[in-house]
Amino acid sequence: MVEISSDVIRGYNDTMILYILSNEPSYGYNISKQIKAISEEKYSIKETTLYSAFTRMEKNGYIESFVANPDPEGNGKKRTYYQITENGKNYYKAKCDEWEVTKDVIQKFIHKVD
Amino acid sequence: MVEISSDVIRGYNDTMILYILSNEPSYGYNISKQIKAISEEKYSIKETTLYSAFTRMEKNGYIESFVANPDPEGNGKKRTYYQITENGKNYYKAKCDEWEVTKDVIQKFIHKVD
DNA sequence: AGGCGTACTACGATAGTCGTAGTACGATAG
DNA sequence: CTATCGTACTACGACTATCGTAGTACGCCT
Repeated sequence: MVEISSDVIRGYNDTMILYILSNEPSYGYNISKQIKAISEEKYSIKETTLYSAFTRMEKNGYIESFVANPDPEGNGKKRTYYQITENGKNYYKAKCDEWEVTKDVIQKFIHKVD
Repeated sequence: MVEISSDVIRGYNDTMILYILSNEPSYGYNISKQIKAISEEKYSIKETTLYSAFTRMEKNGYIESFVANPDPEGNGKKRTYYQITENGKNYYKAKCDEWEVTKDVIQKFIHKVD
């Protein structure tokens, strides 16, 4: 079982979050679980990393937040939801393009052995 | 032309350096030029990043350094050469394995659009 | 003699991640 | 009815890789 170190994924945490928010607005705990699920348990983002990413990305205009109840009747504890902005969508697309290039570059330095 | 941001490559600078040192001992300036060439001009490591990577990796036992003249007759300015250690080779191999996993994980968060 | 390329070193700033800790609400089990 | 577990965060300081800027110094070519 190969562990993924965060220094590697660093630079793509934001992209992962934006990928999830591209489908629908969501909140911290749920995004964290989705990342784990989508990565097939191979990566889990740290809580502090996640929430500080929210702050940063909202400041950069990539996401917007609103506080709401989990269900329309107003039951349950309120959560902070985040949704992607137009800026965020563009940023996400740019990151995807960048990824294709980066992937190929790194690959050239990977030696396939036995 | 997509620019590669260093936060993305971060975590693979060491791997790139070790890849080059797997072939033969080398020194800063040359490694820097090789990285540029191998990446087909798409990535160039900053000098400060490179030299601080040397210090770190030597401390970690991944590389060893020796000072020598560029040619056997003792002409030219002396350079600090680095060579990969056994530890370094193992670390490099582990990084290559990690890469295969990481690549697949990130790929799941990349949406192919128009 | 001057400039370009080579080969570094120094140093402080920045920013993303991490560890640890603590709060607080709601649901469920005993 | 109380304790625990899961949910949903916030605070804060530490760490570290990268970066920007700057400066040194040698050798070679013109």
